[in-house]
Amino acid sequence: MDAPAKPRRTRIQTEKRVRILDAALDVFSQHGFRGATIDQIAEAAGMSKPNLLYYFKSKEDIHTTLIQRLLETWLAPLRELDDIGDPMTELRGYIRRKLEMARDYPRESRLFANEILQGAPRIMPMLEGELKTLVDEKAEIIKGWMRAGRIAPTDPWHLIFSIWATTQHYADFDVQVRAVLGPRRGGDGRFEDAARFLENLFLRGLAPPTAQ
Amino acid sequence: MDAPAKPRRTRIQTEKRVRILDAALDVFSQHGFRGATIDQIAEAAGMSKPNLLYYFKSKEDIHTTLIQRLLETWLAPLRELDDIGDPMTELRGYIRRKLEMARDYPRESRLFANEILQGAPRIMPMLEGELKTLVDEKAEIIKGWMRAGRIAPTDPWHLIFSIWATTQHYADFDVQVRAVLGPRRGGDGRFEDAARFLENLFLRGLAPPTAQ
Amino acid sequence: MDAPAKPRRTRIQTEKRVRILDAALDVFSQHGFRGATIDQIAEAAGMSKPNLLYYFKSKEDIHTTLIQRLLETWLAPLRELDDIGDPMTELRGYIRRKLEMARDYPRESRLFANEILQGAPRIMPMLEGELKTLVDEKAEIIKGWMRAGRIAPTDPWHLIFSIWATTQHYADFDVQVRAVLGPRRGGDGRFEDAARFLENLFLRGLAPPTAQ
Amino acid sequence: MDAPAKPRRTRIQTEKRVRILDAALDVFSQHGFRGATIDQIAEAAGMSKPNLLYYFKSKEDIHTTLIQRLLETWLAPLRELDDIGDPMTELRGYIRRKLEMARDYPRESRLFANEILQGAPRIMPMLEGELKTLVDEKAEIIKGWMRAGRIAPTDPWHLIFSIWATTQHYADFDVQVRAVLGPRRGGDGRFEDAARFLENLFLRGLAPPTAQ
DNA sequence: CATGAATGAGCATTCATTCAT
DNA sequence: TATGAATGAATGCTCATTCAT
Repeated sequence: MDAPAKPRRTRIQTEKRVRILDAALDVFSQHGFRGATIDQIAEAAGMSKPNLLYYFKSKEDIHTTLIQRLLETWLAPLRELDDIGDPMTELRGYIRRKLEMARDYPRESRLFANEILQGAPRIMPMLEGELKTLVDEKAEIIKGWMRAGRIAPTDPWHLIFSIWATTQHYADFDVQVRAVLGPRRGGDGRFEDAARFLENLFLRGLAPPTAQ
Repeated sequence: MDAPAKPRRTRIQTEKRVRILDAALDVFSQHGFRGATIDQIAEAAGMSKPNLLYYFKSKEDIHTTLIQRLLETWLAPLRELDDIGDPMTELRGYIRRKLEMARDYPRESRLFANEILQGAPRIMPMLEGELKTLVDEKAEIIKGWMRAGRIAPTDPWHLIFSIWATTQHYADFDVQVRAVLGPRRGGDGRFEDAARFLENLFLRGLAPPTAQ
Repeated sequence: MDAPAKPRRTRIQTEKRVRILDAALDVFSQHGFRGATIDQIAEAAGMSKPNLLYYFKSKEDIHTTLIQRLLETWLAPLRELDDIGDPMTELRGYIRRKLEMARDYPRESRLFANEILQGAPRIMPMLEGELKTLVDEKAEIIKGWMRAGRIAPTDPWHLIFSIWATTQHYADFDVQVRAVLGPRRGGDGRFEDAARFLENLFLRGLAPPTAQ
Repeated sequence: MDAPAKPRRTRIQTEKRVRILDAALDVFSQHGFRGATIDQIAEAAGMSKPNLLYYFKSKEDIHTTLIQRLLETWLAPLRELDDIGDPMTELRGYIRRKLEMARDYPRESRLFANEILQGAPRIMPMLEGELKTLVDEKAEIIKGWMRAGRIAPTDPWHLIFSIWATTQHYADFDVQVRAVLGPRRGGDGRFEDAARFLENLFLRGLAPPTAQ
């Protein structure tokens, strides 16, 4: 299996490609693939449309590149989840890292959400391959913790889903979150509030501390 | 307050409108507003494009109608959350109802997610108005429970977000969920697994049951 | 040459046809043939589109009927121009009648103007036939007056054009006339002002009354 | 008062825009705004529809540009009417210039007529503003001549209307004029005949030269 | 590399007309 | 007669992509 020849690129080429990808991330994450136009991306990247298409041969190409780069970043936090150390600390760390990503890379999160919502036409293989493998692996680790009685026994796959869901929610549904919280609560502090809440939730749940 | 004159409709009109809305729900929830074409919707509804436009005067009109209908259904589960009865039972009931909606109305969930992802251009007023009011109201109820020590003290708004996020995830990210779970775990049983997991999570969290 | 069999019509049919023609006159005279829609006409006539098309088999048909009816009225004033009586009285009468038509039937005037502007695609034969014959005939009468020294010698055809132009202007260019005259001068009195002016113009022209 | 930034244009752009405007003048003046199609214009300009829309962003845009250019030319003859010199010479000059415009720019005249006939939706402000001001100003000059006894006293506004009407008639109603005059009289000489007639009319009217 | 110009395919919407009842 | 329903053929406009320089 020979990988496609990695194209040599000058520094200028690389810089321009980065500018385009950044602009495209803006546009795709806000309007979806079909809703985005090359004109918008070119405009946002400060170059002409044909020039943009000199660096990426099609709209599809930009999108694919974007998603591929995203995926590496996307899985990093989970990869770091480790068997070494205290389980609750590990999980808390994972939740925190995911929430920081929602805060710092909301466009990436929305791009990903868009892709999945539309049936993941472009990344299905990766979901069934790389992602599943990674999750299965980490689920085993978690299962180990459960068997050892170090965390409560429950379904590790759904645990991972719930971490994804609760953290990405702050990126993907950001407008709703801010609308509901209102101007006061919905300011920059919302991520800290969320962090505190999620730590509580995943640690103790809602049952009242039993008397005694 | 005079509502807009309710248009009289023949039986055929009502039936066809229903067929169109159903088809449009398919298409919009999968491709988003911009990605959907009237041709696709007409095709899915089994009629010609101009005929479809005889029933709805524009693509926008279909979408608006769809979203408006959705919103009523969408808020129903939260409205049912009640001060009467045991707090944990109430919350469990709410989570269950939301999860059932994710299972039974995934298209509606995705339509909603699409709208929010794109910045909620068409429903922002509703988010800041009706939805915020409703959530604030329910948050007060939950706060009451916390003050009374009937559930653990935490942020009620973020609690509601976490319920939304974890349940809707099974509709919006369905392809990913099934890809990761694989054919065996990802079958119809996944919703029951999720229900069991979420009940545990929200009740007790992950901390191991303290020895005696 | 057998004329097309004249269709027998009930009174109701006739009334409806009249209603339609009246509505169509409104719409065609304002928007032109292409700019007018059957929907607008049906709406203005207070009936459904298919019902309207029961009485006239096409948009073209309505328009043709309208123009044909118009033509009879249109030529009537000129037909009345007569060899009997004083020439200046005759011409003054003709100008007055034409100006009254511009005042009382502006829609008809505009319909006609629209048709001519677009190259008279539907009435060219009538222009080259009936109209030319009539004008030639009246021009002979006027020429007679000139030969007899009863009015100044000039070109009778262009004389007729100038009467058409100056009078129809008050219907066809009405918005411009009113805009330029302003609210005060542009009120209902504008037709009397026009009548007085035209009488002067055609009688005496602008040369100052010679001293003596 | 900052004018909208004047767009820099390449030579090709300028040339093509001119070609388009010329084609559009043909089409709009014959069919009116609604009756004209972009396809017709593109065809007449010898280019594809999207290419045409590369130069003008909409049908409306072409029409607006056309009308704006027209207006300057349109008012020029009246602006030249001057207080200096002999009144009758001035007026004769104005009539001649207007008639030359009808002969040399009939499409412009028809475009204008079309616009007015449809209620001047796009140039009403100009009619009530610039045009009214100009006409009022010239009417004052004419009034001065009347007060000085240099031309017969009459209504100067309606005088201007009658000049417009009689001269533009030879452009707007050209097909009718030619149909009525027939092939012989309706040839190129018709404008000279018209000029001679109008000079007579505006100078002396129709009353026979009084004996003695 | 960069960009002005060009285009085929597509898309939302309109409209005259026909069909069925 | 009357009308709700249906449609083929436009029509204005957009957009990804290509061409030429």
